[in-house]
Amino acid sequence: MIEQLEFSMSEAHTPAQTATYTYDPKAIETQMQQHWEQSNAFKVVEDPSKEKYYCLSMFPYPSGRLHMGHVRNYTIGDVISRFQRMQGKNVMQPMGWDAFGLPAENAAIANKTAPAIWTYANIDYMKNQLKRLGFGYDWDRELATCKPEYYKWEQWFFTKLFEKGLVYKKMATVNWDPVDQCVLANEQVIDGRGWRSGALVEQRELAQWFIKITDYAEELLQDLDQLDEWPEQVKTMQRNWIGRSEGVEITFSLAGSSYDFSVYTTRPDTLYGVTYVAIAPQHPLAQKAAKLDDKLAKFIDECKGGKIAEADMATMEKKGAPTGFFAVHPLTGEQVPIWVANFVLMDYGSGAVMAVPGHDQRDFEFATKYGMKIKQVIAPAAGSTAVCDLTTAAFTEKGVLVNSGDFDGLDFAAGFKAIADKLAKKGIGQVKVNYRLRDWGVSRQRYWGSPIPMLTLEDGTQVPVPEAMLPVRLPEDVVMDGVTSPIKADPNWAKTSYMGKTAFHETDTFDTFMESSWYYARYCSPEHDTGMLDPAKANYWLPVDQYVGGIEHAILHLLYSRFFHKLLRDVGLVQCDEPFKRLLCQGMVLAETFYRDNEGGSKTWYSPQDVTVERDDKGRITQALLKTDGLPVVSSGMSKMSKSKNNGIDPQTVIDLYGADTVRLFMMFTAPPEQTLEWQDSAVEGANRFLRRVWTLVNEFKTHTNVPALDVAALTADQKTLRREIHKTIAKVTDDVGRRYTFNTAVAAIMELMNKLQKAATEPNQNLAVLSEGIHAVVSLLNPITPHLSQHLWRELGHSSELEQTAWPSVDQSALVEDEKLVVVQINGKVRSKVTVAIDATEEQVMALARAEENVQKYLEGVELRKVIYVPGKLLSLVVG
RNA sequence: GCCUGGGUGGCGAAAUCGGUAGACGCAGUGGAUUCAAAAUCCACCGUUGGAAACAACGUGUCGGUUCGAGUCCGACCCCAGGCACCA
Repeated sequence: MIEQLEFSMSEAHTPAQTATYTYDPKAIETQMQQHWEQSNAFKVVEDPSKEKYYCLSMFPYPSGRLHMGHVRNYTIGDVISRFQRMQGKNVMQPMGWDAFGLPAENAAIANKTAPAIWTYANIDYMKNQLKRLGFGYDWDRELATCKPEYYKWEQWFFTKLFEKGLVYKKMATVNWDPVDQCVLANEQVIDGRGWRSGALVEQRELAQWFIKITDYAEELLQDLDQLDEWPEQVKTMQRNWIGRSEGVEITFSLAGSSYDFSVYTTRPDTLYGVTYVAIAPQHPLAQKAAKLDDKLAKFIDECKGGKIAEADMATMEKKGAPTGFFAVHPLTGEQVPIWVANFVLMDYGSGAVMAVPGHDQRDFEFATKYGMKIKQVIAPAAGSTAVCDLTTAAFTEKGVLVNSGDFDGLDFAAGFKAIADKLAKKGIGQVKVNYRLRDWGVSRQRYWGSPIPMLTLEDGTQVPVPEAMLPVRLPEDVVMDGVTSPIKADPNWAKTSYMGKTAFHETDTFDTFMESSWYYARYCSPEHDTGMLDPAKANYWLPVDQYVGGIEHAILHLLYSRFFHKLLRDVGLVQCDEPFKRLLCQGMVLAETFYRDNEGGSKTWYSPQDVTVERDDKGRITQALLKTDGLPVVSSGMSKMSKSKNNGIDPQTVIDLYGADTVRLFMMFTAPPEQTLEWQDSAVEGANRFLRRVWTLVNEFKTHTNVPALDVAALTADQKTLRREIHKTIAKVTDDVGRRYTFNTAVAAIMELMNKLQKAATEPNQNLAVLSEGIHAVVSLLNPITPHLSQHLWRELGHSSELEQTAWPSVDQSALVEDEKLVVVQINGKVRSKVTVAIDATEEQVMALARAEENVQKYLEGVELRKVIYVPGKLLSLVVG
């Protein structure tokens, strides 16, 4: 099945040809792509006899055309897949479409068409682009999330979650455009105004469906520890996002009433420092107070302006207003004022916080601004160098309790426990684990998404749509004439019946993160029409061995997917605990930006492809000129490729010019995958130049008809050296591509080997045998990255086999053996000489060789040798003085 | 504002576990080839001094640990990603 790679070249060469024709990527690539398509090269089925490997790249949103970010993402995934295939594994690499979403609605409105038509046309176009890049996908597994066959199962799953009590409805805040009368996404709010209407955005409360992700908060946190092949960075972000804390929930009562409310604090040790309580504008107490106080009502009204995003909340000016109510301190009985504050969120915790201005910086600033009392209850611990000066800032470190009644002198841990115990004994407080993570709101007031499968009966009861009535289909033949969802605009769409009675469908649709949270599992059995997944197939392929996608998904998408996977497990559809075994987050693709200032302060951005750059004799940019008029434009550095800066480079143009292999090689060579990648035309030319050199070397080699079998025993020293380079390169590329994912250094190593092979002697006999081994290695090692060229050259070298199914070259350990090493000699930490020593040289021998060096003697003269550090075969460090 | 990363020649980068900073490539300079050009090939290519040998300096800034720091520790500056309705 797997052909062993024969370096001895016993197979006959094709007849010698003169290399008069040139590297023609288009011809080679078209031929190879047809060959793969006709031979179903990438179709896979479950095969228990083989080790499986599931390699997944994040599926694209079908926005119209591929952009460079896609090309980069999918090249990485394809390189890994092809490498694993050459390791003999049963590799599944699927592709599909994240087809629901906001841009389709916008495009539909702009082009007076239906979102479905626009989406399907984009899918067609982008699928051809993916094929043109030579990605080895099993297209039989293709799926689009906007198809009822897909979202039916998502709807079904939601009803199961409802039955399990994991779904509930509650009021939640949205951005409301009062002119267009619609809900806006955060990105549709620009400087506090609706992007289309320009109206000032308001906050509005709507009843929405939530899934209880907080029930799984602890498991989502704990299981991060299992993910030892995830970037530490992503795990840290998720841990912080989940934000587990241990604190105390304390009940405060309203002075002069029986009403009480709770606050949560992680610093119960500072309880004696509470000088006021802050509540959210939506808090029932605030609402009550507003009825008695017009000024407060006005303030609460003002808080309803602006965007709901946390970033805006955190950066806005902190403001507050007194309610006129007082709370009773649970231990001292003292009365403290209750204020409404715009930074306290109703959606977090209980919507109320106890304020300790002495020991919390935000409370300190608020208290200073509004002239409230600041009380010290914590002093720096004994031996601490920290200073507590409450005239300038809060003292936020943990220390020793003071001014705290019976609790004076206790440290943080003891104070926490003693105060929590006391509150518990009084029945007004309990230790509680809290999470920053909030339940997942899945309702969207948009059209282009999966309808939420819930029914409202005439008596107001809400029930899930019965399985027999699924899917709840979204009509595709609609006209988008404005901002209202067609299924909300059509009074008949929602009407249905349930157990013989009138019922109404929910007209909200799901958050599109719902679809992307389980597509990885659906790929295992995309045609399965009697259930969400075929467990046998899902359990063969899952978990995904390698997931590749953008770092921008580090929290939301990856957390929701992990959550969904646990839900799938708990209904018995899959067995493992986590969906993605190994994760690679690639960086963005940037390009240069150029602009000219317009009158009125706006800028016109020019595509880098329309600009000529002039450089000085050091290569620094001196001037940038627009090609069309020859006049200067301003160069403003590298930015993420985007429409707004007009600096997107269309992959299609570059593929047409240089071929897919060149683009793939450029993507892999220019930067390591996690880093941002800067687009440079000249570097693309460099990648193409390298492939031409490979092409030429193979074609020149083919003119030799008398290549003998390799005879390791007969090699000269030079031949041995070259052969060592070949095997060192195989070892390095295998490690770089298979383990480290530093594709850029793998390519650099192949380039170094190429430089040596091009200079290698070609007189007959063993020179040619070694060269043959090197050329075979280069062609094989390049295959994951440039599969078209590699497979073509493989055939040119006389092989009829599929390179893709040929074993990856293996390292001959005996070829790596060296008999000499270069040892660096340092004196007081500075390199003063280098000596070549025998591989088994002792420290004494190395020392003797070092002492013989003139430059070493110079530095040892007249000083005392204090210390010698020898790192065998590497470094000799002498300390003198 | 909060969380997470990053900052190394003219440029993209390399240095995998604290051990030669700048591999590989791009750009540039000089040369070969050519009627000429393109393509290709050869040489040079961190800064300063020096004919060279070599020396000093050099990995965002400042400070520390170490025989030795791009790498570890502390403080700061700048850039990027995310912040729950963009995907």
